[in-house]
Amino acid sequence: MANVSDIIENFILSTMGTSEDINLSRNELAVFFNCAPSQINYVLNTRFNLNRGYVIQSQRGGGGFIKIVKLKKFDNNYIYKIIDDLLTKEISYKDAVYILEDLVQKEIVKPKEAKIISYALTDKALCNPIKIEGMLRANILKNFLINILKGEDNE
Amino acid sequence: MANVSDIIENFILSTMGTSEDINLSRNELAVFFNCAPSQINYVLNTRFNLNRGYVIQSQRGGGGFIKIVKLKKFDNNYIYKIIDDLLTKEISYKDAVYILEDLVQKEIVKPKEAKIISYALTDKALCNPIKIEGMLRANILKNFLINILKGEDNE
DNA sequence: ACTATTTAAAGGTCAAAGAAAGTCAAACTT
DNA sequence: AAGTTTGACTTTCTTTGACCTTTAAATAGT
Repeated sequence: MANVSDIIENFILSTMGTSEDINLSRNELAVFFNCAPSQINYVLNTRFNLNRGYVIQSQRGGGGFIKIVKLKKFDNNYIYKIIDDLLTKEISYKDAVYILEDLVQKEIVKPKEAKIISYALTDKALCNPIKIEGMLRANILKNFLINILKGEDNE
Repeated sequence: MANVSDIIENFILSTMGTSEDINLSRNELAVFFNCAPSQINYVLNTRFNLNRGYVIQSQRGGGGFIKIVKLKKFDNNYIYKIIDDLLTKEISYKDAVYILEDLVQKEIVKPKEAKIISYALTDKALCNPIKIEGMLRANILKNFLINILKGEDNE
């Protein structure tokens, strides 16, 4: 947690608290954290993106602002949307986890379920994309067990 | 026993003490022990691997870190046995499910957890004509969501 | 007053530089 | 021969800065 992006992320999160949105000034944030203004964009793009369940609205010019909106309730098609929009191309582990976390937050998936399925998605579980399906499967299961061993799932 | 790798290993062990994990900086360790950074990886790979009951998590870039997690010991190392005996080669879906069922029966894994992880192991989830890991991952997550949609998991 | 133009104040983009950690194979020890 | 040490090269994530676009406010022209 020594990097500035994480610090800015946490600042925004704690400032938001439980509210659904927040208005920020990019320049003020940059001054406050003594960083380049574009670093604020970096934080927004990597931490407050759709995968994590956020949407950014902003306006330029005098009186400009950046608004972070936390997406909430879902309709019945929400899962289909995720499948169509985010899962027809390849996806990184982190983005996959963000999706799961978002699903948890929307109470579509339980925390433990998300954690369990995330085990199957790690780079470790999926290394060796070389032709052998059975090997992959073994790897996934192995990884699952390792995570069980870590004992972080005890309720 | 005077070699640097052993010294580094002991340093890490004593620094960890009884805690379950520890965060390290590869570069700082390398400077401290006046060795090549990659020697830290060597120590991790040979001393803090799965066989010895550890797992490594890390992140690159600014603010990067290496985290060593000590695995909890389950009774009679049953899980380790499964990993070593059954999961170092490829495995069929059916056999994987048998293992899961066995784990459920021994109350190491809950029924629902087994079901969820089994979704990641189906042929459908793992169909793999190309070698794209990310695509595979997306496929697994997609399959998981489809199964959620099927609503068979309602308790 | 009312429109048209200019200005300055936001925020956006992108690529290069920097800061970690990872990999792998050759060289070295024992 | 097996285990250790080293170093060149790679990958990933973050930070920085130069340049671009948008827009509210200020100004000018009628």
